[in-house]
Amino acid sequence: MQTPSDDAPPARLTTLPSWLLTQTATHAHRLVSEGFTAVHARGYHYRLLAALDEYGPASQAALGRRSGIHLSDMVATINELSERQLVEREPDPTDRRRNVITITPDGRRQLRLLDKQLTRIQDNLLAPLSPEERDELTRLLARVLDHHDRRSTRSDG
Amino acid sequence: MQTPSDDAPPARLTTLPSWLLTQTATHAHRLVSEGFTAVHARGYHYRLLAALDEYGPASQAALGRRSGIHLSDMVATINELSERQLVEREPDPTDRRRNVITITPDGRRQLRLLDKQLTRIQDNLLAPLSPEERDELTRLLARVLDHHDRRSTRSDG
DNA sequence: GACTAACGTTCGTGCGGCCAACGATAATCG
DNA sequence: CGATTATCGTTGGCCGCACGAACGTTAGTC
Repeated sequence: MQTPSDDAPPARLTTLPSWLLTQTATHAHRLVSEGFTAVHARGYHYRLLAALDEYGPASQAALGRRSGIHLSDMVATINELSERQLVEREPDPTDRRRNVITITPDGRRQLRLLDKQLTRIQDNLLAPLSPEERDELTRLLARVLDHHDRRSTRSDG
Repeated sequence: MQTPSDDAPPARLTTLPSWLLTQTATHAHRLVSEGFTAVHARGYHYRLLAALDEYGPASQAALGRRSGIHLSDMVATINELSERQLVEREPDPTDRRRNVITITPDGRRQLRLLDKQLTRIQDNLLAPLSPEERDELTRLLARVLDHHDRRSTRSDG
């Protein structure tokens, strides 16, 4: 009784950029999630480890700003990572409000592992696109993202 | 005290398609959410109304397939919409397992309203891109999405 | 009539993003 | 100095979206 296109989304949606964006992001998120949970990780873990690896030890607040993780979510994230000795949390001797978070050797290994997973996943995600098209998509997305990041972040004051 | 790039995400992320995708999607989602909550709607409502408008009355299961809304989430969605007389839920006389969901005139008006909001939002979302670039982005996203939709949906059997 | 499948419903899970509040500590200004 | 303001970490909660498990009801099928 149902037509072959019983599962086709309304036409209104299929050309709506915001919808295309959130839908493809959902697929991307699913792929990443699957790849990450296979090694007992999730997005926040990767972001945090990446920020630590790139910028070195930092306070939770600074890490939150850099990785885009809300301060209130940093706590659990660091708990999870420190339980597995992927990061270390120590009080900052120079500022007793702060903790200093440091990535451990195990943390770096995990980060490399996640990097590998991600590389595979990108290829999977962008399978239908040529290398040039992948670059183009990346470039366009980066510009859109940059634009909106500036607006929200440049609360310069 | 903090460098100007204190809030810059790790380099590893800034060229990662899956990350660019989910981040821009987050911005898109935020913009859409704001526009929708202003008229007491959310994404599911739009999707459902759009599916109804395009395909006509249908069962909840069929609507779920078309709009990509999980069957278990359809219940609440239809509850919310029917409370405001935007859709009607009636038992299907020809199949007592089913309900027939119908969009009401008020529902169509709401849908038009949401369409307008969305048009504005797309422009906002893609502000940094030229018309050609917007088309290109749309095209690329549609291809990626189509690819992954096929994989997950064509479990036909 | 037994079995299978579809439908609608309820409940619960997970991730990601976010807000409110609070105590502790630092920095600043009178 | 003391009072005020700001930052930091923490807890607890909420929302949106996607998804799974389970259950009773009803339709088709053998």
